[in-house]
Amino acid sequence: MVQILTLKEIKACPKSYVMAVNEALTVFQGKWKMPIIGSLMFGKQRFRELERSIPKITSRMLSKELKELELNGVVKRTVLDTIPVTVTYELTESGYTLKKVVEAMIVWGMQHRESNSNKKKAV
Amino acid sequence: MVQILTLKEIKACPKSYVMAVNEALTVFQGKWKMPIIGSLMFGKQRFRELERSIPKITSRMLSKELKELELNGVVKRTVLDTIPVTVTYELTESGYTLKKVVEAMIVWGMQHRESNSNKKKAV
DNA sequence: TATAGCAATATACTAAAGTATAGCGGTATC
DNA sequence: GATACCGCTATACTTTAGTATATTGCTATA
Repeated sequence: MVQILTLKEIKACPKSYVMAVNEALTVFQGKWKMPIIGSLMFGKQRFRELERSIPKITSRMLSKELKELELNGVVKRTVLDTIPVTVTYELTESGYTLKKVVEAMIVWGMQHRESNSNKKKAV
Repeated sequence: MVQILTLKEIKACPKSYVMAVNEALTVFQGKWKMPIIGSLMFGKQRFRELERSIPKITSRMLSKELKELELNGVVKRTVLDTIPVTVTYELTESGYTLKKVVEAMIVWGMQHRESNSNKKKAV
């Protein structure tokens, strides 16, 4: 099946960009990832502290999401050799730099809300 | 139930920021939103064009997601009075400014991949 | 000895998201 | 008259995500 490239296909963006965006989306995906990342932006926390700081999250979800975030390289888990064991979670460097993305979201979100309310007034 | 505020709770970020981030997340949420937005970044397109430019999407999903994007104010749908009718989809101004967020994602994603591969080398 | 905190895990379930497939009403083409 | 394109919608189904609830092994405190 021979296919002639259309202008649109030629304009297609590089694969590396697509992969990069997907990587970022993966990190935010799901109901609880952003609240967890947001909470960790304020600093290292223990499991129970996180659980208390994120309203309505269950320990199952917290544990599951933290594992995924660790796998994705944005959260670091540390087991301290105390009695009983203490476990802390903190953002990796990569995790902290997500702040730039979040900031872009905040800027966009606020502009967006504003332009939407203006439109409603105009109608 | 009286509760004493912890340092962490005092540090909590403003509600408007949280809402703004959620607004942005809503727009990207789901498997197909980003591919659709990305495709529309190259310009106005018709339903069938979009369908062809996004591999594996079904018309049901495309239609569903376009409706949501329209509701969220990032896509504008125009019905042209031709025979048969032509329907075009394009990004609103708000939709175009999502580019900034996507760019931040690209920057983060590429850095992240790099730092991860470096870690692997170091180990 | 009973109770509570810590850091989870196990099991069972519901809800939401996504897929597969068929079809509609219109027009244009073979 | 059959087929194909356009812009969808309908129905049924599977997969994934999230919830609810109970339990574990350990220690410290009442």
